[in-house]
Amino acid sequence: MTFPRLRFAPSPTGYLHVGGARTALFNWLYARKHGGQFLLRVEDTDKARSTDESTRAIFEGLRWLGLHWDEDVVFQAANVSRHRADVERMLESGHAYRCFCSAFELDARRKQAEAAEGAFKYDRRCDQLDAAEVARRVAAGDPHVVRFRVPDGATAWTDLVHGTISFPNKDIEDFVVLRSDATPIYNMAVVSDDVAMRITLVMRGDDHISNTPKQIMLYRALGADLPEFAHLPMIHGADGKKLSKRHGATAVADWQHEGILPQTMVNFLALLGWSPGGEFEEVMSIDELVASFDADGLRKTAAVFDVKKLEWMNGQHLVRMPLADLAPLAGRTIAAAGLATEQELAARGDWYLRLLDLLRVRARTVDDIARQARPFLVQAVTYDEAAAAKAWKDPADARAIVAAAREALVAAPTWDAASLEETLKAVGEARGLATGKLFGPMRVALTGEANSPGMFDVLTLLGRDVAISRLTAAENELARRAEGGA
RNA sequence: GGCGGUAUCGUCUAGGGGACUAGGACGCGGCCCUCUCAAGGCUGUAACACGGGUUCGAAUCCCGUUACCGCUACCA
Repeated sequence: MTFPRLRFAPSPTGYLHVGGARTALFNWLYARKHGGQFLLRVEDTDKARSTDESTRAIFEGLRWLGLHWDEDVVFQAANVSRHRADVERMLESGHAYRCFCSAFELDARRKQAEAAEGAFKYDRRCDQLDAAEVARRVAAGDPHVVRFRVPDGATAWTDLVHGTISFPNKDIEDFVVLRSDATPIYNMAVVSDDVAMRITLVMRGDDHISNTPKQIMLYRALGADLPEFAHLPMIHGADGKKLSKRHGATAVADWQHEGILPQTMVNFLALLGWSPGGEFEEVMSIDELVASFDADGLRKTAAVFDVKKLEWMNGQHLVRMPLADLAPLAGRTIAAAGLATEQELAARGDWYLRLLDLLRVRARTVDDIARQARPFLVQAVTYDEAAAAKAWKDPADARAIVAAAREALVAAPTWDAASLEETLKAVGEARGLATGKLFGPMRVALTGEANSPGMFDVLTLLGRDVAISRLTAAENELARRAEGGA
């Protein structure tokens, strides 16, 4: 039994995109499921577009998702001497030849051919050059590229997601493998590295399907064993187009900053293009994903990234995760919002955990939690005007209600839910008010918001002193409003 | 243009010749619960791209059309 070796091979030209993250995830899941290795290779041969910043962002994104790689990261640019050596071998074995046609003249021929009949394919004229002539021009330092000599026939493979795919070789021109500056072309570098890394399964986006026959020919020319291939569908935006900046947040870091949990991202991405089959529970932990993952469940069709569903799923994970794990996470966001320091929150111990437990059920992101925590952490509340307009429609009336509640609460024997309930029920009955009519004005007085956890939770969370003083403050505010309005 | 890939509710998907009156989830609507908002429970809405075959029978197999995507570079 040999264990599979897979790799994720991003080019460091931007942040880790959700599409790339999904590709990395499937490679990782497959490797974990089958006890194999998941490797990381940075394809940094395009020096003009590659940046260290982007390399770091990719590492960070993968780490955030928990997609840890085995073995050291491979930087493709460090391997160009091997890429060249492989090209040299193909030159010697006759699988490749030198081409002295200039890019400029090729371009002209291509334009001409396209105007006339449509398709242009390199006509192999340099393959006719005799050895002495080639040697002379090489010695003279004539700029040239190296082209692969595409054989006759067809190239086919059994794709893990698409089944058999076959390309007639006649439709593939003698493609360049080494540029005139002696740097390798993408397909050459990929194959050389995948062979060197002993990759057994190449799993990547289906935009690489057309590259695959070329790469297979290269493996054969190099005398290397073929890996298996699996081509994953793309991820699209809501308009059905390939995901891009226009669609808003497309970098995994963007979602991290919006309060999406890494386990949600993994769960959501896993279900974009893969399904365990049959009826199944969609909210899954990473361990459950690893356990049920298999290539049979890979879909062929492009999927649309549905933010609504992502957010719903995050709400699910928020509620299911251990409170102890959520506490530091939410703490960071709360601290970033300037509501309290992480130390202060930690010092509040169980009170803080109880607050989180009450808020997370009505939140979809960690940021929602921080927003809702505000009234419980700041000194004085600010009244949301929309909430006030509704619950304090008649300021004089609202003031009377708040005052009555305050008076009763001041006299409450103990400050616990049961006792508070009894106290407030009496207030309602005395004034002939349903609890809704009573709690509405109180809620705005206590939290400044139209919505909050249940009244008794709010009161006990706030504590007697804060609650009473907020009610008093609201009475003053309402008195002001009653005057101003009258 | 050539070559390749894909096509089930708005979205993610189940299903792979008869069990399909096409199932689940998100979203949206309704009801229940209820002090608000959520969560939860129940429920409604909504799909086999089109046309030909094959077959007793097609969402499922075959062919074509259409649409979308990718490749067709000395980009990756």
